[in-house]
Amino acid sequence: MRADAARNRERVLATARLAAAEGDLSLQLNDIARRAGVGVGTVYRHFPTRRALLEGLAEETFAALLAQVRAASRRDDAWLGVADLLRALLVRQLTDPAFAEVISTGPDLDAAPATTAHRDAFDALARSVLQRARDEGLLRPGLTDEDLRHLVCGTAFALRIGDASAERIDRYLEVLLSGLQANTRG
Amino acid sequence: MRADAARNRERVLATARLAAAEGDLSLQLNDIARRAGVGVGTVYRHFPTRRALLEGLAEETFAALLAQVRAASRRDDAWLGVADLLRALLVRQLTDPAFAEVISTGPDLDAAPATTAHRDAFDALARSVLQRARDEGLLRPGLTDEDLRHLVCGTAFALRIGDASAERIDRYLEVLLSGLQANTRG
DNA sequence: CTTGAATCGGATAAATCATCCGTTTACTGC
DNA sequence: GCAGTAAACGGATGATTTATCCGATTCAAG
Repeated sequence: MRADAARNRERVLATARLAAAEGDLSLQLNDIARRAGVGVGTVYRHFPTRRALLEGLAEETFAALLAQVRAASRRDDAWLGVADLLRALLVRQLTDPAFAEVISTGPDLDAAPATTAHRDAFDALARSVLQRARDEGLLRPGLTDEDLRHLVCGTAFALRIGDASAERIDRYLEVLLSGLQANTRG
Repeated sequence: MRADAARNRERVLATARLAAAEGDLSLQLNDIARRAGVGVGTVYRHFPTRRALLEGLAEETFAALLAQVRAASRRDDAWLGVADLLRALLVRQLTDPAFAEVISTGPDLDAAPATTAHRDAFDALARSVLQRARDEGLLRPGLTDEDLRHLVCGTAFALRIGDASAERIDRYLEVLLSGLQANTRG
């Protein structure tokens, strides 16, 4: 990749990240181009769609999440591993709305290779974490790893409705975790 | 309200409902106008924004939900009342995406009076249903009625990610209900 | 330094949004 | 009925947003 191309790509990403941080998730490509001081064509070349730009923004977060989940998968206590996984996936979404939007939709056919790779890596890790909990009879039967991901995305959505506070995050996480647990009562 | 105005309002709503049923939730007002055979101005007069149109679409569903929740509030078993309330709120969202969008956002300042009224009525009913469960010690402490609404919206969101099937709805509802229940284990 | 392939920029065509106002229509009082 | 009036209509149109295309420019390899 040519040096100027790489530089511009970064510039665009930085500008988009700034816009997102300011609460503007519309990510209008013409607008981003103007703000980044590059031509519209340049933005469209690197990121043909709003979605592509979102994936670019989410990449870092995705990588950081993977590291956390790897750690969670190495915990002694299987259930705490699940709890860590869920919390990490939840908090990352609350911290990075672009990531939330990317992870909350089915795998995209023409997603960036990096996104697909991250997704696959995450799925594999999640599967193993859950399988361990399942083997130990801690997880409510019938739940797939997809269910888990969807439910966490739903919880993130629920939290985004009101105002985010650490207490609310904890509360909703407890509800979710408790609901996922195998019910050992009658 | 003049007769022609009422007629046109209905025409627009019917057309929008049709579009929504076809899966097009973008509700472009110019487009709706063309399809409904009325002028753009007419649409904008009745529904100044996409949001206003959404609220118009959601009205019927909202009313139907209220009836269901009223029934739920009269159940003998307090916990089953909660279960009915949650299921009704969830299924209505899955059935009517416009309603889902309306209920999933904070009360709008310039919402249609009908929407505000429905919202208030729902909130009051939900509060009473929950209070009863709370009084009987069935509900996890610390949960507000807002939390409940948000969590159900989140569950609807989770279900919309994948493909809807009755089994999945039941599964996610069970997870949620179980998580909301007071935890009587250690 | 030359060459040519990759990249750039931004003019502009296409699509979408929302207003405004001259014309038409429904209701009211007679 | 009919006239008068206020309300509603329609759609032309200006403003905004989206996305493409291609002549000009820049990079890097030899």
